[in-house]
Amino acid sequence: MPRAASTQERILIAYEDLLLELGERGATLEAVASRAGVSKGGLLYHFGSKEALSSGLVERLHRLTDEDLVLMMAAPAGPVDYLIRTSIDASSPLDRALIATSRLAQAADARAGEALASIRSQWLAVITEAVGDPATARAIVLVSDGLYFNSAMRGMGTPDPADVSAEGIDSLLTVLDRFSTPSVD
Amino acid sequence: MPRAASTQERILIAYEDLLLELGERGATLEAVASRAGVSKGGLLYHFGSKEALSSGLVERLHRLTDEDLVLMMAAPAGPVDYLIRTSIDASSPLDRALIATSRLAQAADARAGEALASIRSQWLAVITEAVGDPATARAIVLVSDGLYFNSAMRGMGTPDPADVSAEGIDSLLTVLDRFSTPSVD
DNA sequence: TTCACTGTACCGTCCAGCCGGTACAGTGGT
DNA sequence: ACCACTGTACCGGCTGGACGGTACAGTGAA
Repeated sequence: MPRAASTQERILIAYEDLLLELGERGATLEAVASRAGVSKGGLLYHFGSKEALSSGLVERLHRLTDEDLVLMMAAPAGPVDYLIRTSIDASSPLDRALIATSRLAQAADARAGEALASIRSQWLAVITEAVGDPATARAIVLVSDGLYFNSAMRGMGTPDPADVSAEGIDSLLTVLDRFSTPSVD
Repeated sequence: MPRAASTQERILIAYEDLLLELGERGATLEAVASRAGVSKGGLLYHFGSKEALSSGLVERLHRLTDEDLVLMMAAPAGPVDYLIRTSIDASSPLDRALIATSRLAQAADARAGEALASIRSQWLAVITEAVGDPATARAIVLVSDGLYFNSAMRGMGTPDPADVSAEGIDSLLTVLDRFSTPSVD
């Protein structure tokens, strides 16, 4: 049973760090342990194998997603605004866990891929309810996917692909508003 | 040994196959050589190192992209329709090379990341010219990114995340058409 | 024979997982 | 108070295997 923020938490955050910075290949047990300030033996005491470590990350992602869904459904500016803005951020614990898990999914980790698919379908359900039209909702979630994809690229050896400045977000939300309100023809 | 395609081509295609199926980790020199029907020594004769192999993939991607941009700008239904439809396909040589390269980018390969960013900016330029409004163009390219992201997930240990059936594409294009092409007949 | 190319044996490195050990905070019997 | 014992947390060296890369001995065609 995971208690409050402790060694387990530090290890998982270190794992995320290395997945984001170096990819799945660079997130070795020794590197994760070193980043978390423990020895490899200490890491393996808490997570008995690398698979257990990735399972821990996926569980953490599910937990953070459940918390986030509550916030999203209660967002003052609506779920669409909330989803798009948090898709751009990429610095919150959820976003970090999400991108880290997508790295695992790219490395053929079935559990990670299923987790991402599950989260995506939960988002799609909320957005569909918010905007009414399923096709529009899918387009919005696809934009969110695209933003995450670009966030995942940034911070590696890549010049930032999409302009996501403050006014960029607003203009994007304006466009999406046109998506969901077909009053203009 | 039949010589239908050149050995280099066969090796690059085998490399793509393994990147798509197993991720960067699974695309070892021996596995690529075996899939291409040559020995490891044979592979290293053509590509002197693993870095040379990934460089070859990136060059192939640039070549396929240049060819595709010509088709996209000359597409009868317009660049937006062409981009979205080809983003869903994921079975053309370009799409395969694109997703394979994104796997390398996830593994902190700087060259791969730069290539993807470059391709994205080329697409953005064409779409911007086609629809006029930069913000709208960015939203469309983000949808394309999202579709590629979902294509990249499919075919691994993942239930397909986005419904991309034939009528799904049409309804998505209808949503995008709501503002992107003011003069439709 | 030469050349373009193939196949295999091998080397150094890196990594996941294992294992024996350390430190220390209880705890319970005497 | 003392000691024997237990469970938790953590350490670091080791090993077996896989991988990238090298060396070299073929082989078939021109």
